[in-house]
Amino acid sequence: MSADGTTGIADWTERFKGTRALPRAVRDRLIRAARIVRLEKGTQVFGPDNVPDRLFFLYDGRIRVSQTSEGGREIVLYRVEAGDSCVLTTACMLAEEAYNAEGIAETDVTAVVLPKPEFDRLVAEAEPFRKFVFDAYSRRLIDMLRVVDDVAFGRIDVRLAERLLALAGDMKEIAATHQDLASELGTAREVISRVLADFQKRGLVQQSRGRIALVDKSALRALAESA
Amino acid sequence: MSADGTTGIADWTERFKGTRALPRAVRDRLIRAARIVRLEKGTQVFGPDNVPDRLFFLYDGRIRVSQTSEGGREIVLYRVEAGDSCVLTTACMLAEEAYNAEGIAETDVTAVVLPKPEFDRLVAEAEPFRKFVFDAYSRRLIDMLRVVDDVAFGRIDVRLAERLLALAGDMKEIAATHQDLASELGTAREVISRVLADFQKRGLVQQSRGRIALVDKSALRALAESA
DNA sequence: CGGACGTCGGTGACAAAGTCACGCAAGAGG
DNA sequence: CCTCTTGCGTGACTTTGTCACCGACGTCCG
Repeated sequence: MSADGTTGIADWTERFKGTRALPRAVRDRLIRAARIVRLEKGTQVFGPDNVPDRLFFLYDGRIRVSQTSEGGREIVLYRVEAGDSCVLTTACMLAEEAYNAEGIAETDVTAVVLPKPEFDRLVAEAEPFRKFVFDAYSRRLIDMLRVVDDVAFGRIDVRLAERLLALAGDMKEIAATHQDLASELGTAREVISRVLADFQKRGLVQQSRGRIALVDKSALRALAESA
Repeated sequence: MSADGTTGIADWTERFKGTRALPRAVRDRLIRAARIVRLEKGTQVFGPDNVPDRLFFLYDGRIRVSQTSEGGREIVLYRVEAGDSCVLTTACMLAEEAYNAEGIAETDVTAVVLPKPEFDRLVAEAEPFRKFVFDAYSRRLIDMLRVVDDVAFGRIDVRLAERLLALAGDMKEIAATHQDLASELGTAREVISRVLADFQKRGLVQQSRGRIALVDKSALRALAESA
């Protein structure tokens, strides 16, 4: 990690499936063309106000993409993990018809920013990169299908159990308010409160202010899979 | 219209924004590489069972893309209109992780089928075609955002009013059962029945078996826009 | 003509989810 | 300690979805 923020990363092209496979010459060109940016946790990466004209490869960190209704309710559409794929998807696509979707850095984030002409050139020249980009789109589209399915046909207790497990990962506790969880699932705070109260009564979780301990993960998993 | 089904259409490359702008030589190559297929109304264009390995340009007709839940409930995700864009989006993307989405020909359909290698070559070579493809993706993604927004935050009476107007177009009557409409919106038949009964009581529509007359379109529009 | 059957729509009772209007309690910062 | 913000609990009500059932209409066919 050097200090200057433009060439701070040894060779970021190593990080992405789509660039790893490229010839050395192309990779060097990319490294010259790209800039590295760092964003603090909580920063809006893109949104209705803030429409990016550049491409955005997530080198490190995590970005949450969510949508907000007129009524102020929010729902999380998907998350982008580092190396996993790029954010261009929602970012640039929606440039034109800026919808009410936004991307928020959930952690401190390091990203590679590529000017659009360079991106175009790359898509044209490099088959592996093209595949990478299409895969990214594909993944997003599938995520969205999943959201539609859940919201249209799923029960909230099941969805909440799923999400609690996902957010916890290996941890046994989550730091999130009821409102946070409501925003995850696109529902109301009161609904979450009630379901969590029920979970607690059933011994699945243990609540305290702003945090939820997953007491019986396997029972939660059973519930989550009773889809 | 000639008879042989392989060269039946004078010059389909004229039909799409993404191919119209290509050099004559490339267009001729495409015409040689592609096949023309016709599908009857009601045919499944793609689906969990029927995963296409080729690209699909909608020359004429309309395709409805919908998703079905385990419980058998269905929701329409979007429609693809002729010339407007290609269907590859959902079709090929989901090839890998065949989800429970399917495309149905809503009318008789004429399509241009392009082998994937030819498609790849085209994306690589031709900037206008690339833009065409990305625009198509973009459109789909925006459609999906809209669906999520509606389902998560919208009221069904409003959504139904919208959909009735959309389905009617210039017509003043729609041929659709309550179940059809329920599948459009991803809800249950009974719900549609109740809302329509209410609409009728308010003089907005007039029902008969399998058809709905939009009596007061402007009132419906008002309701639809009260989002 | 008159069943027989399949599709369509209506209904009531209930369950699940979302809305509204509160009020209380746990921290944070003086 | 007091105050203020933020998080949470609750009850009453509306909207939406589910279940079970029935009748009305149309069509096919004996």
